[in-house]
Amino acid sequence: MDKRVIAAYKKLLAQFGSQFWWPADSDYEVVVGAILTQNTNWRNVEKAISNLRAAHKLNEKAILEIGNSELETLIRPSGFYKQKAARLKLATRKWMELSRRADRMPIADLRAELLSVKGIGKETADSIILYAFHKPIFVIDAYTRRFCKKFFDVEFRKQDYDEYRKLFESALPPDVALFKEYHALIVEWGKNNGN
DNA sequence: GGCCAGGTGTAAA
DNA sequence: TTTACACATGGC
Repeated sequence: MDKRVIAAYKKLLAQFGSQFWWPADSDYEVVVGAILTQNTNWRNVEKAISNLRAAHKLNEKAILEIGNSELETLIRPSGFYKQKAARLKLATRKWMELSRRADRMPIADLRAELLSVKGIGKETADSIILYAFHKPIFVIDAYTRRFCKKFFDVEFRKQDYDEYRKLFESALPPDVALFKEYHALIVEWGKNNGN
């Protein structure tokens, strides 16, 4: 399996080229996107982020200070806007707290801290760890599960998230740039292919 | 017009 | 432990 995981990466890279993903101007913007994109098309997330930017609210301080109803209005296009407004504030507080000491924390501890926040599940936690904290953990999303089925004929239950994660992490060196690129390529494959 | 998107939390069996 | 359901908008 290890060789197949590596071979698949090379194939995607040859087909699509480097992706330079996640699309965000700052690490904190990754956190915002990670919350807003939950079960939501990225197109809609872009509208919400665009609204936040135009209102000069795309930073930690502004998000914590803004009123709930105003925040809900700004992120409305991303759906589940009431939930997401409340959870975005919770995630922001944890993000600020962890930012001070993340470099000295084991990844497992960082992950546990993120998972303790209501609204941050495994995929969201791992997206933040990889794309905002820049630490090597492999992100599993809907595209990745489809990709495993198609390329490796492997299919776990959705709740067995960590089985998918191990599949990739046991086959690859724990390299941040590699993990970012591989996941980005899988998403690109998914968007072009759909199956 | 219906289906579904880069999930998560909660309640009930 | 597993399953079912709520949460909501906008593009195709």
